[in-house]
Amino acid sequence: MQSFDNLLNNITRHVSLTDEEIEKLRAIVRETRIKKRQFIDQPGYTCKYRNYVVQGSFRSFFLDREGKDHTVQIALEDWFVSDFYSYITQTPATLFVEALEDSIILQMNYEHIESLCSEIHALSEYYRITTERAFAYSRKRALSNLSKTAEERYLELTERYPDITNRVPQKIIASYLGMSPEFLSKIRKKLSQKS
Amino acid sequence: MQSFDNLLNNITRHVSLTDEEIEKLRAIVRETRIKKRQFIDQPGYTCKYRNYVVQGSFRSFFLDREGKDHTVQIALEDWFVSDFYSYITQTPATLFVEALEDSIILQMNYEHIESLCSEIHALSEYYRITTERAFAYSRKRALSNLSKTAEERYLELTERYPDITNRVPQKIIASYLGMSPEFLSKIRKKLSQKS
DNA sequence: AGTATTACTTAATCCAGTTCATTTTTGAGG
DNA sequence: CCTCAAAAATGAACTGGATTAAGTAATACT
Repeated sequence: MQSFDNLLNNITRHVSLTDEEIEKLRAIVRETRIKKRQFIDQPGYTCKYRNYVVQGSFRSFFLDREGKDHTVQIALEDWFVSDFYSYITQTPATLFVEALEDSIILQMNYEHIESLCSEIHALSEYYRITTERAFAYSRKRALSNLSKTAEERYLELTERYPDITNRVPQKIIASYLGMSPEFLSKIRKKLSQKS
Repeated sequence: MQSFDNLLNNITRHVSLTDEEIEKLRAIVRETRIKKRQFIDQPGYTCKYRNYVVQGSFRSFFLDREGKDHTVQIALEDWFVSDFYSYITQTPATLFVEALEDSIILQMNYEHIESLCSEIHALSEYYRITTERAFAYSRKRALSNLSKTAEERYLELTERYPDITNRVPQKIIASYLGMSPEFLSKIRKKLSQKS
């Protein structure tokens, strides 16, 4: 399983594992192929896996009381994606996680990870450190969005991840940025006239 | 230092520490008294400590480009408070952290914590687990706010933390809930007429 | 106690972004 | 290559909440 090396690279950017620890980790990782539009999590079912994206792309989203669709996360290669609340609390999910393209992921079961974390100090450190950072960045992004207009949020996204604009439908980007598709369309028009 | 027990209780709700580990932890904890309106973090200065609130209350906030004040967190007893991004990345803060009342906190230095985490497996697990949960809850709250009106957000806060309404000025609550103080005042009037 | 400052209220006006209705474009499947 | 559904664009009418500008009530400081 060559794709395991992608995950391992990610981990060893933060901590060192012995050969024995690597084999223990490899033993709990499962590679899965997911078709475009397929769900890997959905409301009502507890999210059992941490999912690492090897190839392809996903989004997580939920439907609010009025049935409106809110995209929470867009995940490309080398990202993790899941209904994190459901995974951490091991309670039924409220989010959908959907493949936007044909994709390959690595799945690691909750109990397996918890038990490896309590066994392998370095792995516990890996998750501690990466979660702390993810949390810190997520807060930072939320804050910087507070004082931004819809147009500024769109520009920031396209500058940071130019790829996304081509790979992900516009209405999903609008839903991710917290605006209506109509309004995003208006913004794009205005920007294209300017340049 | 009796207040150390409060922190220790918090920790042992999640993991077990040996007596030796407890003493190592105690050695890096410092109790500090903070006066109302005093800042414990401010923009430009790197946030060196994780701060545990023993008594009193704090808020973290930032000023946006137009000088408008956004409250990020309100922390009462048994919570941690800091500019988390600054702490985790050890770069200069962008947030203020301010005491809302005369308070007592326990401070733990970044390097001390990092070195204890790499030494003590249980402590690494404590921070891994609590950060994962804090992150999961924070996402959940952000999502549930997406589909709520200003009035619903206010009601949710006052029902969950009735204490806050008495201890924290209204304009800070408005800033925390992401609305203008004028609008919060309107909401409160409307609610008081209803009942 | 007196005064200055800050917090809260009220009401009028304004605006960024939504909603709804229609038209045009795109692209996936047969 | 065609068809048919979904995505994107366009425009008009609307709205939740902001802003501004005033007045009133609390608090803090001397």
